[in-house]
Amino acid sequence: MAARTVILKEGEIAKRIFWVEQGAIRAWFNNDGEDITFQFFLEGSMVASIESFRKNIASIISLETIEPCVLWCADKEDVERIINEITEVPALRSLFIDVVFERTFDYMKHCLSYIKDSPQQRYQNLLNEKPQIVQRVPQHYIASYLGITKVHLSRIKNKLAKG
Amino acid sequence: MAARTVILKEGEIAKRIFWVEQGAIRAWFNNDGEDITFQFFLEGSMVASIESFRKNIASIISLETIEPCVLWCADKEDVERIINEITEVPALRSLFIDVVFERTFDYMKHCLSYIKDSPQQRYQNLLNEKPQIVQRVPQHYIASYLGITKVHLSRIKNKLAKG
DNA sequence: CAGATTTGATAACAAATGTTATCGCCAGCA
DNA sequence: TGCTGGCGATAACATTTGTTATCAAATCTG
Repeated sequence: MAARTVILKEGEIAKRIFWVEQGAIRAWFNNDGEDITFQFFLEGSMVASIESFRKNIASIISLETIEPCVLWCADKEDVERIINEITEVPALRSLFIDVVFERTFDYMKHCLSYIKDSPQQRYQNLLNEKPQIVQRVPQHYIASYLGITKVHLSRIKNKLAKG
Repeated sequence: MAARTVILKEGEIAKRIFWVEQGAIRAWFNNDGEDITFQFFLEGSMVASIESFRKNIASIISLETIEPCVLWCADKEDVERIINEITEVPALRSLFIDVVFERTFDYMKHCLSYIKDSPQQRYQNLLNEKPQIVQRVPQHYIASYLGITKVHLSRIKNKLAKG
């Protein structure tokens, strides 16, 4: 699958959920004409507009490949069936709940970082925690992911290189 | 329970989960000596350091009453038992998953708001969506919740009052 | 009641961040 | 090969936001 391929458009209802075997994907949305990147997914990630998929509502984000990708995909029935099978077994059910909670904690920490960290700190966090993303993703996507402009990100990099 | 009562201290392991019958609570943490408010809970909310409660790890937040409060509380065994009972029934299990997902979506939207909205817009969102909080919570808590200083929040209010 | 604490407004100045524009580099492609 | 579009750096200037300090009103407390 080529780079810059859209696999889910904002406004559509997500019918499929993906697994990234190879490549990189970004989730983004249109904010008054401005392209805002919200999340990145590299190899080994599960990708979906979960809210749209789960609740059958229009997706607020688009999904688009950044690099050429190899993806696995599953449709709604597959996923529901798997969830039902897993949660039938008490031990796996507990594990499943843990996984879902973990995703919640991730978002929570992400929020926290916006409240307490400066853009420069957020960039450094990203460098430390997900260096792959910084290396492989074009800088203007990273800037909007951090909530700043590409100009400002460029300044931050310059400052870090000097200091 | 009097105002300014701490019901969970940062660093402790959460043993209990609360239900707000009456009053207001804030979740906050210490960031290099700076008191940062992360969340508010009014009547009808469930309150806990969920991560600490679920994983038996030190809580990264403190919980403190803002107003005099009436709280119900449940301990770990109660909650585990209830979860197990609920998830035993497939229909309720699905409902339970929905509830957990819903919390995740909330955090997701909260993150989004930090990326795309200006502090002024976030304040206006809060005014529209949770006017109770703006009315009842001291302004400097709201400022740190919005990720800005109390001085800046005061300026925003002034600007909105004029414009 | 009197004093202390909390809360909120405001001013003056400093620092961070956004806006707009320009330039150069480089990969893809006709 | 030369052209084109995407990407990144940088400068000049505008705007937003933070810092520090001061004052006033409200609230709590003994």
